[in-house]
Amino acid sequence: MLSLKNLKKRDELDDTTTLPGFTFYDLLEPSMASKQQNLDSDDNGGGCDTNLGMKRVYMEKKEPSATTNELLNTSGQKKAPIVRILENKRLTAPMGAALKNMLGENVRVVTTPTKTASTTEIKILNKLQAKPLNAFGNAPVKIGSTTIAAPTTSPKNIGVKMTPIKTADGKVIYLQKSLPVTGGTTSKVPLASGISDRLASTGSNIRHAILSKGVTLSGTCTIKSNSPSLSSSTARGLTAAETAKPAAHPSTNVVTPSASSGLIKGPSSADAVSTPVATKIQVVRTADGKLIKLNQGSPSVLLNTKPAIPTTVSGNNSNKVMSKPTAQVIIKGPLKQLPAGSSLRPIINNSGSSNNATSSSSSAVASTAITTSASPSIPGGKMLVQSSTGKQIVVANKDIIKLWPMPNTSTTTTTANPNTASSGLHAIQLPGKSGLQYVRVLPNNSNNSSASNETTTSPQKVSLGRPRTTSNNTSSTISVGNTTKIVMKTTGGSIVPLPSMQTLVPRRAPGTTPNTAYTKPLGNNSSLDGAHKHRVSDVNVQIKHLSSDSASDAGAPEAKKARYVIAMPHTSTTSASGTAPATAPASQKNMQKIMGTRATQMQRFTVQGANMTGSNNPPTRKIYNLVTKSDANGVKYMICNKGGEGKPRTVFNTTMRRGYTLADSKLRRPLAAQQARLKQMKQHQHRLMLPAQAKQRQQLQQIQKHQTTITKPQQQQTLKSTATQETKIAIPSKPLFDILKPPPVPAPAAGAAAALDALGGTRRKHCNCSKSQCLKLYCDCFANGEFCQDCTCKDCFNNLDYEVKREEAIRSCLERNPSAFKPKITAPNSGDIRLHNKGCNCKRSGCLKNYCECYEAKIPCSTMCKCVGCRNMEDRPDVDMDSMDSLVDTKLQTNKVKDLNGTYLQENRSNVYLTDDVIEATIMCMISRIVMHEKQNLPVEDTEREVMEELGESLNQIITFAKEKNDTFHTDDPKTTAA
DNA sequence: GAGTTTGAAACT
DNA sequence: CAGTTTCAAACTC
Repeated sequence: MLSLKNLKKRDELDDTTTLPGFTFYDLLEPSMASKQQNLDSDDNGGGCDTNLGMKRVYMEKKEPSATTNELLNTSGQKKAPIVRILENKRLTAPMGAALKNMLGENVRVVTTPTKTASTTEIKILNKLQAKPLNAFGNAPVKIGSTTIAAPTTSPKNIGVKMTPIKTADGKVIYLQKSLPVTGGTTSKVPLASGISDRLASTGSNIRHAILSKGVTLSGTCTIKSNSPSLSSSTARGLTAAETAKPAAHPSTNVVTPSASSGLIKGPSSADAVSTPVATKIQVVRTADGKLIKLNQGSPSVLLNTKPAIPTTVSGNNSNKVMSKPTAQVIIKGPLKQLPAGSSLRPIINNSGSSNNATSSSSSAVASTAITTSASPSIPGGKMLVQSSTGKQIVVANKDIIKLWPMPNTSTTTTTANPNTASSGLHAIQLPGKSGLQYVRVLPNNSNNSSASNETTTSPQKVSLGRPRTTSNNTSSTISVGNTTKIVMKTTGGSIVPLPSMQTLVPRRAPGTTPNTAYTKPLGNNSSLDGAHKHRVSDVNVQIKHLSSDSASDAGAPEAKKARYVIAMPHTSTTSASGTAPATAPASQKNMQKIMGTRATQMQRFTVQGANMTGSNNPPTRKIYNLVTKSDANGVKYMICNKGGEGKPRTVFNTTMRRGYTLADSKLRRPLAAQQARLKQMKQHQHRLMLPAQAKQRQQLQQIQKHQTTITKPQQQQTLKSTATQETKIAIPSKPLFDILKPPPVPAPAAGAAAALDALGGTRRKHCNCSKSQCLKLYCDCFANGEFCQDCTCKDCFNNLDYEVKREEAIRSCLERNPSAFKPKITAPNSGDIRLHNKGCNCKRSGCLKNYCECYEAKIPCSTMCKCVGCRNMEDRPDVDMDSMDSLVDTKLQTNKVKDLNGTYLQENRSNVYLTDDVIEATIMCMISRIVMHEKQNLPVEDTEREVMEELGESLNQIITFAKEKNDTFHTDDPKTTAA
């Protein structure tokens, strides 16, 4: 089901969208596939031969509220060597003329000049106020040159009522209800099952007429009526899908190839009881008594399906929505020669893809349309298609099956976008090959670019909220049983349920293999082995991709991934290694939400830069996508997405102890933390230096030994160090970002509690709960809304296996404290200093150890705290002012001082100067330097130097400004300055 | 790694 | 709401 949605989504994409390598059954969930097979077999039992030279005309009454019907002719995918093309098929000229005559002047019937005209299948979904054939009385119905006689008995099958149809060439054929052909019975067919009988018995409920041309009327069809007596689909052996197709309107009529045709309509299964039921026409007996098996699988043209109206098929748990075909010929308009009540509208809507006629009143147009659809170099009757692997092959038109519309499993799938519905996703079946190949018909001008564009993906979105209609073959929201859990497909192909507290529904990152995208629905009891342990961070990583603009990146899919993320405000530090892809679950999750909720501003820098590695590789074009997002607190994040190789790399803060979620990373760090950060940045630079480069560094330092803070040599060494580790990434911004990102925290004393993420040095806590079952807030994982993963906990229930218990625990926690899962540390307003919402309650630690949540969060204690002997107010031991001595006057450091009553006299005002905007501006200036240098192909050393110079200039300006303001501040009110 | 300390969470 | 207990992380050795 999910795959169906996904494929639909694929088709909504433009023609550059990478095609999935699905087979059709990959698109079906097992039950559905099985159902399909059953239907196929059912049809086959009636002689579903795909190679009978037949034409079929389906007429369907089209009602205003009816949903789109679609023909999914897939019966041949397993056995028929013939590849059929549906949407490109047109009526042959005689039949087209007949149809036109029948349908009216405004009806355009186009015919494709197919060589195998005998296999053309025409489906008319008319808009008649359908009346049963017998409603015509004994008078024959004449459609064009084809006459449909009143129900009668066939000349050679006494007792079996047949509907003779006189064709244009004078032949008379008889329609006979689906017979158990294999049984060879010629006995009278029960009324309820014989079409003629049914026509005679169902009164005015017959909605469809089966037209034919000559003896070629064929096709396994279902004819619906509203006859209550026929509503029991089970009596007919209809599948659940059939029974589920309700007629939202009593006059809904469908004539469709049954089974694999997939023409199923109806919004819900609730109407199944009163739903018009379908009777299959499986054989056609010709005038000479020849019994012709209906050709269910033969190509067909679907006429007059309603555009952009999803056809909902009631499925197991959700409706399957099929949207309109992109290339179907839609005939609307009154059938002139049909009884009153016909409501076909004189519209032809060929919302065609590139290979479809837009509109035509003649068959020649269709022919032209097909011709023009092919590349100029492609022979007529051929199409240039692109496989999922990017290969472009020429396929005969007849070998292409348009797969649009495709059933969609979503219950809320909206109608297809007509503009996007023209994407040429097709299935082809090549002789000698089993299964369908899904390709895209390339437009004329895309045969060269499609391959390169294959990895180009449409802008990804981050959706918020509970399961919604997403059609994506990567990560999607699916239903889990009867509940609506948010489950995402991860890059690793596993299903990851999002913690209940999360509301993010991201989509999968581009470049992932669509073949792995099949995500079967989860039952209530789905254990999801291996899934619950999957990292949410796998999903989180994708979020960064989503935020990056991949439209113009021509590199590998990985190039779309955000390589650098700068999260400006950090409460702690992370990521020691600059080379390994980092994942910081908590922070990334934060970023997910941020990006999903906040508007994005993106700047793109395209740089034809020099080879920064110094290798012989030619300069590569680099694209920097700087995505700036703001969180709820106004703190902005930037993502530098470089076009090029490299793995996603993020810079995030670590997960704080006990519930330091979301807001921790989003909120402004106080001055002390900023100072600490700068100091750590400095320290980090030292750590990045390889020992082998120490000597060179010393030499450089001798040259610039008077530089006391961040110096070029250090940065240069940093850059070189990084370049050594990641030689293929020739971009100077990376070390820059290394510098700018929060440096790693010192190694934890207890390694088990805070391990380094193997993916990128991102610290991720692993709980060690033993008694709480990880379902209480004692557990950091639980408190952070995460599943336990790689933890050393015992009897852990914080996973999908115990989702029920887990959610109960969540509810319990929320009952006790509705804010239990809210960030403990927030800032009242954007730019304000962060504060612990509850405050600590320390008594013995002096709030100078990590026992203290305030201290751990690197924020000073506030009036909210009830701590005793608090020392977490100034002179923070973790703050080394070396790097900040000249940055901020010490008087501007944390000025939190309690008076005798414990009231704080003054808040920290440092953030007035070193705001996130200032930091961001500084970074942007540095980046701009990089960009400019790359444009000029300047040496990386120069770039590094200038970047650091830019940083220095910025810092000087900040310092100068801060000093000036500080002086003014003290002058104005010295009393407010605490010691 | 074991034991201790600590403070938040949970409980009464 | 306060006191107590439970719990797991932080910390020490």
